[in-house]
Amino acid sequence: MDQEKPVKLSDISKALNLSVSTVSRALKDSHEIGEETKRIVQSYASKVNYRPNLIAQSLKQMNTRYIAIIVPEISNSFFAEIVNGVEFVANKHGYHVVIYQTHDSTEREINIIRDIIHRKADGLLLSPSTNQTEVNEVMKSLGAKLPVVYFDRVPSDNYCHKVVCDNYQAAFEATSWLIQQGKRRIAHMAGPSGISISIERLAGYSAALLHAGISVDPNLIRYSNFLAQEAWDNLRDLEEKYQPDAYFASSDRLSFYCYEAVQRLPEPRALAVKIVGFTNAPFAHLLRPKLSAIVQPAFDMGKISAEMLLNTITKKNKDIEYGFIKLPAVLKNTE
Amino acid sequence: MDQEKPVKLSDISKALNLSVSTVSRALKDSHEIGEETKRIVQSYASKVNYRPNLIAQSLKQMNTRYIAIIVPEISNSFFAEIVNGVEFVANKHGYHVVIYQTHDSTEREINIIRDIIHRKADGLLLSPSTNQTEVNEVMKSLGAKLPVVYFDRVPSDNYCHKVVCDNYQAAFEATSWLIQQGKRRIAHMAGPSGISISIERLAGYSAALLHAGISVDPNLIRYSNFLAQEAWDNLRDLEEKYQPDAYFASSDRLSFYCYEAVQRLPEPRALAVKIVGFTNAPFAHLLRPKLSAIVQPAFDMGKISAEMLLNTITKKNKDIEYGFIKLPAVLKNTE
DNA sequence: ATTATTTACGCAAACGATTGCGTAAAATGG
DNA sequence: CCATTTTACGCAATCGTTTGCGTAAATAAT
Repeated sequence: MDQEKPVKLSDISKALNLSVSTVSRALKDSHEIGEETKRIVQSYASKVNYRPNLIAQSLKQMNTRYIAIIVPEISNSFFAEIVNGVEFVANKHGYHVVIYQTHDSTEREINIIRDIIHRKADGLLLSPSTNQTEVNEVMKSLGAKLPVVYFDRVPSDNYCHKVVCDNYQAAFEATSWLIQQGKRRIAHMAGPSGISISIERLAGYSAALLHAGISVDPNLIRYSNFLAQEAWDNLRDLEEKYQPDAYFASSDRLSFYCYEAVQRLPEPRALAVKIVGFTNAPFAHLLRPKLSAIVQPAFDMGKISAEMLLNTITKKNKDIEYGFIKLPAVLKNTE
Repeated sequence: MDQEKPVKLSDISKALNLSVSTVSRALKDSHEIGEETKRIVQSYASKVNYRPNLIAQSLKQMNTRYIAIIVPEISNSFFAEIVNGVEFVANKHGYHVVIYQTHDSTEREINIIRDIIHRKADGLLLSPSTNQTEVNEVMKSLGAKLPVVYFDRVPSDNYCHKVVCDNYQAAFEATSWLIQQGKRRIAHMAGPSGISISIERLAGYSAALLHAGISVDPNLIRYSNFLAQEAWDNLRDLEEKYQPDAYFASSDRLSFYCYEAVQRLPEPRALAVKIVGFTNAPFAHLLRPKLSAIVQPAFDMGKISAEMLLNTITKKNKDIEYGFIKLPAVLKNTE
């Protein structure tokens, strides 16, 4: 019954005794088609529920009207919110968003990028999991001539589009707040040392300490990837040797690994230690003792990233003006 | 520099003085091409890094080699894990996964389905947000001849592929556990009354009560959608009128809304009331007081759903054998 | 040695749209 | 009333593959 193949231009052209080209132009309201004909074609097309074959369109026009976004993990609320922001503007412009996860694997990331180029996405939103020089090389070697906007983690050079939050400022405020709470030995659980967010957040942390007349103790700074075990090992070592009175965690996942590890400490310490960390998790405020949260404007970051990307996609020929947007984060759960 | 257009079949054919069709067949190792020619073509193709244009391939072959999955919200760990399972097997078979979010809007869902059909995905994984009869109608009216596998929330009829967890059993066990803990007035925070998961979980809850000789009090059963305010209103009403000694929450989000609302109650009650709920959130065990969790095998559900879908995609012509898989959930955080 | 078969390849028509160009008829100008 | 422009449409190539069919040469069968 509903075996009918989707109707195509040639079906309409036959039914109306017109050429395919006339039908095609009539449907896009071309000025070289008579008003009367247009009406007939358009009404017939909508009557038979005509939908252009997007594959054929893509082949002809050499674009796909979809953009890709690569994130480490969609279950991470920060990235999920970014994706939502991206979808919000992309859909408004008739673009699709295809989401990819790297699960923090550089190998996966490269395969995904290759695949995205292969499938001819119109643009790419990328928060590179690997260090930036590598990614740039990869992008080049893959012959990537597709527009890219970096977000969150971004390359250091200025010849690309970037959207970030003000990591320095956020880290400064968070650390200052801990100092105001009377903390002095503040440990910093940092992300991988090579990437932009780690560097900036570390800088903000250090500046806040210095600003308060506290010297920066390298022993209290621990880098780790986003693996639970690594974070736990770091924390145990800190606890054994230095007994910090507060922790500043540099990412969503580190915040939770850190929180979890602290909760496993003996009662008095577990309650005495204060933790502040970057996180967009919507349940963070349910935790007791509190996890103070630096919340990034993820949805807006997504919106802006998508807008930048769509801009460079549409005015592809014009000379490119690289953008660099920095948004403020806010500190919450400070009671 | 890297302005070179991607190489296509005709480039190879010219360079090698062969016809396009020979090149095409040589690359897919056709038996009607001489071994020598194949070697030449294949080595040349890999030398110039030839990649077939997937758009053109799709157009010709009438398939796209990607499948779509529609979920309410990717940040929900349950769905995120399912997506991961789906990706796991899809990628292994060379398929892409495109993720869509409905944000619980029926309108969005319908638009998305329409779009998926429009873009000619090879298959669809769907957990309908609306009640099943509606969705079936929509699928029909959209002329959907694409293979579909339902997961989590599934239609009641047997002429479709379904993957679920054993909701009845899980609800039975969870409720029984609360009873073992000495609870008698167990409220049930149920999802929307029309959908499969709500019905089955309610049934398991009721059966456990009856099995323990406790009568089912309709006043303790509250339906709500997945909105925080609705859940909170329900809980407040329950607290005012019936003061349950435990809550059984029927979904990830309801678990958290319920937990949050209980924590806002005056101290003694907040600590006395026990909560058990469906959730796959990885941080659930961090909460104090505890949130006991019914954890669904989401990753496996995703894997199995994708396998079923890919099966029906590849053996499209054969007579369809509808599958119905039911997996067990486990109860955690019961100390 | 003649016919039948296989092997190895090329031609051209698809897939479903878009678009430059050509051209009758109609409208306008002088 | 003839020349010119405009209007409104059709033809056919194109995007990059795939594939049915045709066919020359090579091989096998009789």
